[in-house]
Amino acid sequence: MARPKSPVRLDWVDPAVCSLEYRLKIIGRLSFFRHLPAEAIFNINNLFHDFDAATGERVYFEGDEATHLYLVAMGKVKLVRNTASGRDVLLDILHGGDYFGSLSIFGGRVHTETAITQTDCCILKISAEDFERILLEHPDVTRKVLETVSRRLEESQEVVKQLSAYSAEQRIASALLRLASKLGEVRGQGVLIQLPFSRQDLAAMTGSTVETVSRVMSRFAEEGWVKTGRKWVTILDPKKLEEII
Amino acid sequence: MARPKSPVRLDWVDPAVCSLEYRLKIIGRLSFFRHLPAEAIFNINNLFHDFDAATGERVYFEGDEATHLYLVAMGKVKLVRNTASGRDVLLDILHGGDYFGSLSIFGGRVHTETAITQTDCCILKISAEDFERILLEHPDVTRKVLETVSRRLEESQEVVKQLSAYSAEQRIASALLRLASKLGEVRGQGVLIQLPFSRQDLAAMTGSTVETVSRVMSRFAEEGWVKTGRKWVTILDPKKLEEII
DNA sequence: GCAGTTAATTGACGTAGGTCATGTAAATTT
DNA sequence: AAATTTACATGACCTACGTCAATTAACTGC
Repeated sequence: MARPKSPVRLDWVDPAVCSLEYRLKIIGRLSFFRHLPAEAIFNINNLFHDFDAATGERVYFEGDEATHLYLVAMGKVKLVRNTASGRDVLLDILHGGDYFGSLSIFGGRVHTETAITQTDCCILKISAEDFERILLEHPDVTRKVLETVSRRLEESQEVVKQLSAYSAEQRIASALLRLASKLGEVRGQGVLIQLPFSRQDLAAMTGSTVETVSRVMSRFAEEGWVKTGRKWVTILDPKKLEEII
Repeated sequence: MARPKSPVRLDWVDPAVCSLEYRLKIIGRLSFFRHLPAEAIFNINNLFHDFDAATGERVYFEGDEATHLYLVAMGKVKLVRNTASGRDVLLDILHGGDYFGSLSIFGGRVHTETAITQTDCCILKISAEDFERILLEHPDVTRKVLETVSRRLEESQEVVKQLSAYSAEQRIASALLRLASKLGEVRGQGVLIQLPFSRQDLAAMTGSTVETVSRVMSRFAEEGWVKTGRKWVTILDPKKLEEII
């Protein structure tokens, strides 16, 4: 069976995008700060530093001291936990506007996951102290952060439930739908997921293996529910995937 | 093999324990409020209502509108997610001083889990509006809540990792250690877990089945690492359990 | 376009752990 | 103390999925 040619067209990451205006836009769109006046956002912006990171770079490692909070300005970042057996677990995939690394600031003192860029990225960072200062100055920001963390807890608990009680097929279908709604792009008849993301990534998200994912995806493709290739998936029939869950 | 007689002695829950002094003590010890002056705690206390719940009662169901935040004053409460297949997933076990039901207040509008009493309980509750008011009045409380939720997220992600990458035996060992450090009582040579909690509960915590848990526990007992009975476990050799993880 | 690399597929096989069924001991009720 | 209920244990299967290995197709750089 001929595999279709890749429809992947990754957005170009130009370092210039981390210009002042772009930064203000990204920061101002963050749910944390959205409600603040332009002036406050301008001041907050000054506390952030930006840097570029090539695909596959690690922003920090599990166990590193948690000194900063990070913000994805452009590109995708994945959060991974390593296991002794070498089998990594993919906890989350983040994109423009998402923050990471903070969890540890609120509580623990070290990062409990490794952050790896999934594409070339432009990332903003702010020191824990500066972020603390923002929280003190703007109590409603704390509240927004709380809402975000709560949502992530909900999501994590949903994953726990799925890992506990669902078959590999169901978990994979569910992960595809989750990714599609979060990071998918509408393309003609379907929704394209082009993070890029491999069978390996999907396996690490669903607690299974490359081979199992591959087999399940082949079945889904045979049924006409998805169309897949190297590091991309298009979901054609989300209803059918929903059904098997 | 003769199973040992139960060493379980559950604390008696007398409705009278929810007296003013006891309530103040519980509320004042909560990490959320610990730092507040006595007067503030007194005022906060007035916003709480208490009620008793017998073993096995459901405080709320998954899907119910989230109108209150709850506080365990006395007893144990478990948080459960139901699955279509009837296989329940145990997310957490709470005891005196823990809160629950709040997650939904900060974000969602419905409870995403069912809360079931594991013993006879005395529970405090506060309406979402009143709790909001406390958060507005005491910004540092929001901060404390954030820390607590962050910690729970960490824990949940750890469970995700374990479900993804560990064997049933490792997950069970890990769950035992977690429970022992959180809810265990030192008894002579070992740490007793007497929530009460059954093989069924342990299976629901570790994404396995009663039979598997039973087999694994038998092995642990054979090795002399634990001593078990009906709804209780004593951990004799935590180091060995740690080792197999 | 061609060569080399890497992702994905597919098959063959093994096994951890689920399912079902039966027995036993502990707790509860009378 | 006897009867009933319920939790736990254990054996006999069976299957979903992991592991290992070989092949194929897509992408990358020249």
